[in-house]
Amino acid sequence: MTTDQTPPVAGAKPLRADARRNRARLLEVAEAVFTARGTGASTEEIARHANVGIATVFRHFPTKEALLEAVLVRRLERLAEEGRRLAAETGPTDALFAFFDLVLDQSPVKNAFAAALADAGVDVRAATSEAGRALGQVLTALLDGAQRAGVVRRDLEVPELTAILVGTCRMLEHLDGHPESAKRARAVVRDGLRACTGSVEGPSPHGHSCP
Amino acid sequence: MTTDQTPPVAGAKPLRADARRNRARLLEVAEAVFTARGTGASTEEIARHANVGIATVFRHFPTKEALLEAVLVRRLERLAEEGRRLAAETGPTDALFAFFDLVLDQSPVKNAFAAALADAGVDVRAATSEAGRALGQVLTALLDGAQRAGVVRRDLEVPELTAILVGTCRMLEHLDGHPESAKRARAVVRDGLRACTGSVEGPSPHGHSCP
Amino acid sequence: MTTDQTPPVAGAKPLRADARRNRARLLEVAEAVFTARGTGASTEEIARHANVGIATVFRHFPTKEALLEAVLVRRLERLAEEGRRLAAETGPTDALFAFFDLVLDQSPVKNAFAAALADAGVDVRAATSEAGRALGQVLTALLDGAQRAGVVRRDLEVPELTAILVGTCRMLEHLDGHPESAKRARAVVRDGLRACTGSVEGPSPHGHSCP
Amino acid sequence: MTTDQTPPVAGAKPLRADARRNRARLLEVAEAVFTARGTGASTEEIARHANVGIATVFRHFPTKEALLEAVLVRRLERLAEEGRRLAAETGPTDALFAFFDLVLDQSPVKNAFAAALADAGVDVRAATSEAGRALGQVLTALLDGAQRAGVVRRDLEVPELTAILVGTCRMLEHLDGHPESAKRARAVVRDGLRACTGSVEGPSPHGHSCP
DNA sequence: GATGAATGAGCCTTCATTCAT
DNA sequence: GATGAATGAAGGCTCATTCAT
Repeated sequence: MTTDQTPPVAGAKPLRADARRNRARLLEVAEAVFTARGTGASTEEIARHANVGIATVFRHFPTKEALLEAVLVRRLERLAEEGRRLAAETGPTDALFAFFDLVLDQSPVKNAFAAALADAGVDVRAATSEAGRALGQVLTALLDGAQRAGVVRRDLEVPELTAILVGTCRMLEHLDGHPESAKRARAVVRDGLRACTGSVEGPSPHGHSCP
Repeated sequence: MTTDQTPPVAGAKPLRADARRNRARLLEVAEAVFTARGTGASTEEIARHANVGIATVFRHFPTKEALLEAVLVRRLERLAEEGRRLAAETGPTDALFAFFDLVLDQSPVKNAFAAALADAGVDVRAATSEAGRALGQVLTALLDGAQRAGVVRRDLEVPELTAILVGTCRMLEHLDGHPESAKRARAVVRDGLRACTGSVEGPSPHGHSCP
Repeated sequence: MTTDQTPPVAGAKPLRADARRNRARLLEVAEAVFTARGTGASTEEIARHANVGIATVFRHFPTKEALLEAVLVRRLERLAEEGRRLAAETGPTDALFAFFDLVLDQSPVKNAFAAALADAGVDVRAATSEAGRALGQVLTALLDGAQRAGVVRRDLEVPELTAILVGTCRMLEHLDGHPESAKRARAVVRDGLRACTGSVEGPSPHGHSCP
Repeated sequence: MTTDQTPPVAGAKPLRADARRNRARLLEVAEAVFTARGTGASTEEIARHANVGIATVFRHFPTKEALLEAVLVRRLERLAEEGRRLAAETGPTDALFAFFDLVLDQSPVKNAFAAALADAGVDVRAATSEAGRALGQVLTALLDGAQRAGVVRRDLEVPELTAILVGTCRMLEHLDGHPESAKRARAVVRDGLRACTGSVEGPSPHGHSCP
């Protein structure tokens, strides 16, 4: 699985060695800075942390938004990759939950991931949605496996699975520093995902919908 | 439901009629603008939408942050009030779920509520935390009733309840325009909240934790 | 000697009792505030300290500049008055020096007086220069007396006397908190003023010019 | 007289040619504008006079206060340098008085110098006080030489010397356009500085204190 | 006549982006 | 291809002054 960041556009000149290094370092640093300081962090700060002139940032990413997008894409790609790995290394019974835990435990990225996806939703660039599509395929596989194994309710589909993941990130972000509460909150989501039929019908909340 | 905008500070002189009108309008507009455009929206934009000079905004709220806080407090107060009403008008079996639905259905506020609580967590002003405390009491009552009625798992406490609400807002925000997925996602959370014992122990996701 | 602040313009309506009180209080407060905080102090701050609405300030003084000018005029008038008193109560040998000391010792006003005169120089309003003229007459009398008494060099005239006073204020302001240095600096000026002939000729600083 | 604008900080990279030009021009213009319009002059005005965008000002001086300080430091440094030159080129009998005349004759700087020292007193930044210290050493040398030569009263020390210089600037500023008065006023100060013993004792202004 | 809310011009500062070196 | 200086459009906030109560 190559971590090649060169955009796979045909005809794109291969970058010079230092240029490729700079681009990689920039993405690394940008992710760290945006995660730590929020999307509002200045491009200059990123350039400084990367030991690079400001103009170099703009040579690689013509716009701040483009940089944000590239960071997001990289995240999605990484997640997809880890998802694939889990699907391969773990049985279908556990893989989906393992993936959830993996995402939710990425403490520094928690917030960032949520924010990233949210922004992605707003700003659907082609590239982004391509990376999103790849992640979607992975999630499809994981979900399908779990449902076949009977550990996840059958009425679930991928869109809401993503949303649940995002929402749970937010939820845990909100419980930072309260591990007991976080543990219980995660249990709520986990149990909600488990195999049971429907309950989707009607707002009537009486009685348990998992038979 | 009083729409009384007078701040409940004891020694504060009652505002002049026009001033009170402006203050109210500003809060209204600010909530709308911040909700639509995010926290980064400019104070000038708010002033313009409120048909008011920029200085008027700063007369009422000495700082942009203060304005944000006031908007947030108003939201929390409104929610607390609606929670109280539900607790009074609805049986304990339904009240908590009704409150959830009520919050989650407030389409324009969805995003805003989440952001608000998040910001509140960061910026715990006295006023904010007071309003938050009031809401907390309401949630305590609702949760307690639901647990006594046996419709919500007994191991839940208020902190995670709030977080779950916030996270679910985010989740639905992410599913805007996909009503079917949203319905299913809500079902997941609802079922996760239902009465069952524990499941908090260990990461073992095999088998259902609701006996 | 009345401290009547009513402008002596013929045909001016006599102010209502409270209005006169407000005007007086405003001048008092304005002098204090401008002295303490500098000319940049806001009119609102002055209004607040005077327990008066902001509009009241502008009713009495149509402009911030007008208020500054009024404060300055009051200062000049007060100084002229004290100068007259000294001329009457003290012998010509001491009166001028006593006046100097009196001015220089007005600790809180030191700075203010200098600044005031400077601003006055820039902004020569009719009123200001009238008050300045009155003070000039007093100085003329004091200087004349001292020269006749032979305690001040004969080549001095009023313009430079004023300037020396202003400059000495500044000088002492700069030595605030260093009483020993201030004492010596005042001695320098005092000795420079004493009776001696000329020294005005040429820049040749060799030898003492006081024979 | 080096007009080297490079800050003498060790590890600071040498500025690019155009940057150095702009920095120098900015200092020049800022001194002129602040002198003419007072410290309240807007940074935009300075930028405009320097044919530079506003952001360029803030690139070179991160704060308006920093710009003011830089202007002040430059002044102090220039004065110290000229003082040193005078001490070297002129005999001790004349050097101090020559320095006084030099400062007092710098027409455009007159006011500025006073204001600068005053502000320096208020805002003792490290850099400022360093430049002030350098100037202090020069004054010490000049004063010492003059006292040894017997042309200045022995009881004078540097602090009051500075203050006298500042005050005299103010004095002359006040006599702008009245050269005859200015000449006489300068004579007063000069004679006050001349060799004589004490007179510091007591407020008794009778009789000449120079024996 | 007093009050204080409203106003808009202006100030300092930041930031994404372009240009000369 | 990299660098960092320059740019100007905002943004938050203040203040003298006007207007409605």
